[in-house]
Amino acid sequence: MEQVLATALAEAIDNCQQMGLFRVKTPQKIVVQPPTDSKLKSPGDLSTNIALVLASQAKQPPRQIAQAIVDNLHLDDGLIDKVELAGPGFINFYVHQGWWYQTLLTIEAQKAQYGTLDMGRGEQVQVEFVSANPTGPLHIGHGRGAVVGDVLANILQKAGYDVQREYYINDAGNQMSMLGRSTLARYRQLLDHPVSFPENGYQGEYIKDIARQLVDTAGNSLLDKPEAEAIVQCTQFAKNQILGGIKADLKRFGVRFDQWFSEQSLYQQKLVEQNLEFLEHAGHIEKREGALWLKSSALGDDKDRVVKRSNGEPTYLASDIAYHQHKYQRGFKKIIDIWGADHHGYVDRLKAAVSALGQDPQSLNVLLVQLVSLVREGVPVAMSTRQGEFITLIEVLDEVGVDAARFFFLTRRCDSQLELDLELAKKQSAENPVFYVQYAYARICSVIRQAQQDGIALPTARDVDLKLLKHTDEIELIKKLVEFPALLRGSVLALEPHRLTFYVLELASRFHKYYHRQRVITEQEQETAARLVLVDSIKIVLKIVLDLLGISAPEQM
RNA sequence: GCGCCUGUAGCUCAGCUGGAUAGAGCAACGGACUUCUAAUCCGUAGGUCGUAGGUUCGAAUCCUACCAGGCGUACCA
Repeated sequence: MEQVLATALAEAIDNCQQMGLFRVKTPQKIVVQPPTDSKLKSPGDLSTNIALVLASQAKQPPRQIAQAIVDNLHLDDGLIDKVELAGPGFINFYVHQGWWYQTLLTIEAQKAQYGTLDMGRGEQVQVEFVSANPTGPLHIGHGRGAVVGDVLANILQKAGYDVQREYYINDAGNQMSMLGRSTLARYRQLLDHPVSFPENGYQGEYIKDIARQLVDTAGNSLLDKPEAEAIVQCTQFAKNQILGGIKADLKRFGVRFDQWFSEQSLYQQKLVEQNLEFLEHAGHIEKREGALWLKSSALGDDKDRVVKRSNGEPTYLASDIAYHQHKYQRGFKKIIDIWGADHHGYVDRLKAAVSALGQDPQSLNVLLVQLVSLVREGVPVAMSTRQGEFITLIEVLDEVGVDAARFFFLTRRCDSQLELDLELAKKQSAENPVFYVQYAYARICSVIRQAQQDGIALPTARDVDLKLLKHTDEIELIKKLVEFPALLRGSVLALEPHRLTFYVLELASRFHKYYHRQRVITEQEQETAARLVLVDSIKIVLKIVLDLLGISAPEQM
């Protein structure tokens, strides 16, 4: 419909030019869209601002141009009921009601496939997210990243991309050895052979739990081993325990990965070394002060960055270079990394590295998810894994449930900080917006059940007279359903999964409104049939969105 | 110091690829269950869109400066 109108408008503008009404360059594109302010008392169904856009070029008042365009506009019969000018020069089109009804047929035919797009054309996309170091359990901030990544992957898939979900395990480097040393210290304490706890070690209680398990499986056998060997064994043991816990937590949270990619494997395959050599040959690396530096300042970064320290150890950036090259070599055309916002200083250097590797930095999308700050009973809770003071994801899931937690994390944009008061979240659990949406779904199921009890089978759209859906509430609901594919498209383009939660809230709200004003099952058979078709379409779309969000759709509440 | 994010109703936030009278939820107040689920709905009230300039026919949206909060700014990850 938008396309039809845009074409007709373009012809009308040509006509005006030929008649000498105004002179402009033929516009590249003509935007026809639903009016942005839906609260208008008498909204046009579609609207264009083209006259306003052309006004300055034509040096004429926008309303005059709009009038000229409308006068020369030729549309097929039956599409548009009325065309009118509004405000400073908008042209509003009142779409013939019958057109909206088509959507109900479409939804019924496509069912769960409604809204599926072909934007990606099967292009391979990778979403890498969570990627928390296996040095401690997932906390609430990781939970937010997990949901954002998971839902983003879902919508990319629905938009026609071939999506892979990946978790990068930082199982190399200093942090891991610190984990091993912390575990060994706790282990020795348990066996009455205490040593001083490593400086900057991991002090969380969970390390003690791991040490206890290590005692259970290995007894006191580590006491006699050389320290280096004992540390390696502790590191392995602790890493496996923690990673197992992370995997279990994510599974419970409904977050699934296709691949768990180990940083260590990059070293084992000598990929880190090879990529550094490649960059050196390409002239992107230089030796200074005993260290190797990536000349990233030439590629958009603030300064050059060390990739290999003067003691010969590669930095985190070195393995990340190898990792990202590996991603490209696996065939991904678009790479999305989801990081905590505290890593934002890292974006420019990674993009610089990607350019140095000969890849297009535009293909790397880094999404920064602002951290979740926690408040418990009004007192801010610091979230430092080192200090061991943090609220784990699992604790929050125990308190508010998976559905509510997932929904909550998507109730604001990624780049907006999220303050979560745990006491408040608990209190709100009974009135959490997620229940509002689920309730709408359950209500529809209930209506359909009731109809079946009354001996009314769910009708098919083409067998009913859809024109009976003539109330404003009904048309508004259909328009909301029509909007879904465009909404999905916008979410994908902007990489903004939160738009789905806002959409589904609006859809649920319109349904609840309708439910109160009109009965679905009435005395009139034809009307009931038409309304059941409408309500079933809403049910289908609610389910599609809830599935994308990873939230359950209960048939009864 | 420099960089990134944020600042919209009492509170929590949408709206930000420029468009019409800036929206929603919560809280407040007043209403609605002989009716398909009241976890719902209807109504009232609530605003210098952080401040000041600029661009534009038009700015919450774009640009500049400033203010406030958060986060970065390692041969840590």
